[in-house]
Amino acid sequence: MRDGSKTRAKIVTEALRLFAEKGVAGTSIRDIAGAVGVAEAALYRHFPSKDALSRTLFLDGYARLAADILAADQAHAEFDAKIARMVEVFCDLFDEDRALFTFLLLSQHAHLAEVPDEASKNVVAAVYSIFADAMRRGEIPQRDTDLLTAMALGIVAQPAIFTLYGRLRGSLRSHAPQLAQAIRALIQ
Amino acid sequence: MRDGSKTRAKIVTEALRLFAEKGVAGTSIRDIAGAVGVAEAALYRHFPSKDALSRTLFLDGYARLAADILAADQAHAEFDAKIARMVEVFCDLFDEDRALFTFLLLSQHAHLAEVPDEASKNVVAAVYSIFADAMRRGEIPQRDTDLLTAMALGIVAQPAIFTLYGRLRGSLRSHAPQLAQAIRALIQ
DNA sequence: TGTACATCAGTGAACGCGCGTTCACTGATGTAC
DNA sequence: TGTACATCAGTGAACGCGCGTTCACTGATGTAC
Repeated sequence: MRDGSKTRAKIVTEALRLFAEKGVAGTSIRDIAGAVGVAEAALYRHFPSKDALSRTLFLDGYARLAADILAADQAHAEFDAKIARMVEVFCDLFDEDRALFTFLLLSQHAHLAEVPDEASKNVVAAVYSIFADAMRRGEIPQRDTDLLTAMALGIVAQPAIFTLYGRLRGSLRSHAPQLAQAIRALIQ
Repeated sequence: MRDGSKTRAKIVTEALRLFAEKGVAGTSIRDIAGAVGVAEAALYRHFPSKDALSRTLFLDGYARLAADILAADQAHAEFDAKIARMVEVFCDLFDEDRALFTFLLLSQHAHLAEVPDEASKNVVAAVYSIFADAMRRGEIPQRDTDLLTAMALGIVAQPAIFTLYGRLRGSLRSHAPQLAQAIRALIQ
């Protein structure tokens, strides 16, 4: 049998690029197959359907970001350092793979309901756990953790969106210190 | 001739509801016509195409929010009061018409490029102008206005998204004081 | 090492379905006289 | 007030197109002996 792992990897890359560029609905199986350089039917050797392809890409990408954020939580003892690292991790993933991020941002509403609750696979749960832990240890005052999570996520995600639309210049990473500071200011 | 304004209004209401619920691509002209109670062809007496319908709904809704935010800016002299009012206006529109907001949030990426630059029709430009004016008058310190705009918008928009997904309970308005405080903390 | 076989990634053509849109037509209602 | 006409919102059926998916088939490569 032939080794299909390179084709699969190329399907993932090209599908992410096209989904980010034209949306999932605006991208056809023919588009993806054409970009990969295979017949349309070849895609069905690697993914059972277009919907499964887009779901897999979303859940894998979302889980990767969640896992990185969780690792940032565990790599530092100080709350301030955790926040700084969490923001950096988000910014770096964004700067490294804008196609993935664009896709995650614009197709989140189609897939968010299918995301598992575990913090290692769910960005919201991962950020929540950082704040909840810090409160449990008395490092930060008691607050509505869900509201705090929402505002912190918004502080990072909205500048990411602005960067995608060219409204903010340069890498997202270059704004990381100000984003981290803004999140810290939420709990003053 | 018959008066079609009621039919047009019902098309707007039902299209917004369905677009919010199932996305634009997931909603067919047949779906909308069925919900309105007219033949599919009747929709083409009011909107030239499905794309024009969704674009009109988006640009009108987006302009309405922008105009409300601009009015909040002009209704108060104090910067703190402007921020409080801007947040309240956003929260109230959200609480009043969740279908409109869901639609704006999930289809923004399809239409943001077509939004005019004027602050009275563009939410981003409206928020930007509030910060830029306050800086010009020396009411707040000089900052990167685009970054500030992005973070402020994120602080309000992300809790709105959490509320839509049931992750935050109650009206968005009930969180308005904390959202306004978080935005003020950005410029400390 | 050579040979027979099983596996399965990839092919090329075709499928039926649902979509947005168009068409000639109807008939209710406002206007002119 | 009555009548002829113009307007146009709404109809019902049909259109062709592009879509996701399926099918029988090919042939390269790994494995067993």
